[in-house]
Amino acid sequence: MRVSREQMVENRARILREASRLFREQGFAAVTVADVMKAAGQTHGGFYSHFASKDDLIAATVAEALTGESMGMTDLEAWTDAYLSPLHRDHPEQGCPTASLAGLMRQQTPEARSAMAKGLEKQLARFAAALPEGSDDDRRQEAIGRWAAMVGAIVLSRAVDDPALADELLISTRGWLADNSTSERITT
Amino acid sequence: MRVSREQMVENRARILREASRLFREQGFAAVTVADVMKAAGQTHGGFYSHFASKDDLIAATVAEALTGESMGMTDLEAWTDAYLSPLHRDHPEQGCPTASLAGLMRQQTPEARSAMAKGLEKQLARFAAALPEGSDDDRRQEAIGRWAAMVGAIVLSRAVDDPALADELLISTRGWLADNSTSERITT
DNA sequence: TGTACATCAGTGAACGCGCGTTCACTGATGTAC
DNA sequence: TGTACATCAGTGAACGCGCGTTCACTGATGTAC
Repeated sequence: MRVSREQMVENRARILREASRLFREQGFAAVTVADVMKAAGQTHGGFYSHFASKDDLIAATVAEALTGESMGMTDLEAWTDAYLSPLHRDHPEQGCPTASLAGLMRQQTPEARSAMAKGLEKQLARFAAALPEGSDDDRRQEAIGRWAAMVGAIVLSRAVDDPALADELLISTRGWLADNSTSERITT
Repeated sequence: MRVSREQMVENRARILREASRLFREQGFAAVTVADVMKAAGQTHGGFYSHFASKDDLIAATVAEALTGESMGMTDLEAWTDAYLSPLHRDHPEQGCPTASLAGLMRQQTPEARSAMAKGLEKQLARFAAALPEGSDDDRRQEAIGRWAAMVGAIVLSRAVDDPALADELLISTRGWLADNSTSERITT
């Protein structure tokens, strides 16, 4: 039966929220439209009142997940450590969408890839702004290098089935980033 | 019809080779058993003479692709630059299996994930051995940090639909790694 | 404000397609003598 | 070395299942008067 306009807006938001959670947890291919709708408390047929296709949902999810992404970055070191924590690694469904979805973007639609580019650009701008020292170009380069290392470390840590290696990847990347931080290079 | 034992060994190798190429290009989900067999010049039914299932093929492919991985690492800087090149980014089917497959491993079987761990361990050992300076622990940490950044940069560069951003990710990561290389830190 | 009707979000069965896997069959290979 | 037979890698049709998507229907919402 028909629902109120505000209820519909809320339902759409819920579909997006559950899709974001499920996609981060299992990837795009393993999650079905019915899975998403069930998690959102609806039946699968109603999906097409909100989205044109599964690909459309994927693009919308990437856009929303990546522009909404905003862990506080006031304390850079604490933020880096939280990012490279076992807790974050073990809970992709609540974690950084870039880390869980970037590796799946190659086969996605231009719309979804474009949303990923926008989200990444935003994230890099925020990261660069949070860096303490250097020219704009220097900070931009450092933000890119550090972000690549952080995302790469989480991806690798999640890819392996060896707990010791998975932990070591996080700890060592953390240590290496700390050793190569601007302030570290200045104080030493 | 039956084929000779050596022909069968060759056929199996060809299946693995084509699977490795296709998986790196399109990911595990998008490649069908029939696709692999067709690329290997056979019909799909024969697949099960060589592998127990698609998952079995995936595990075997990861094991082979990652242990055979061996770009020359004699000149570390040249190797890093080649890795972080647009050519490598644009040809995942011929490129580093870690970069194309790591992001897909989370939903794979324990066998495949274990093969990924073995391959990664091997790669890190080789990387650490190729580093010029520092204690074993220091080199191990540096190998992990640098490898995470390299893999992360390729993954991100492939994930976006914006050529300028994709290029910048590679160039900046290269620049940042160069600025933070052991020799650089010593000479400055 | 109240009433009559059109709209349309959500339901759940059904459709069509593609995929992984199975199976009866073929005929060259490998082996026993 | 040659012959007879068992083996089994490869073929291609078929099966079963799950998925994305469609559709006739429902009934509450929104609107026109």
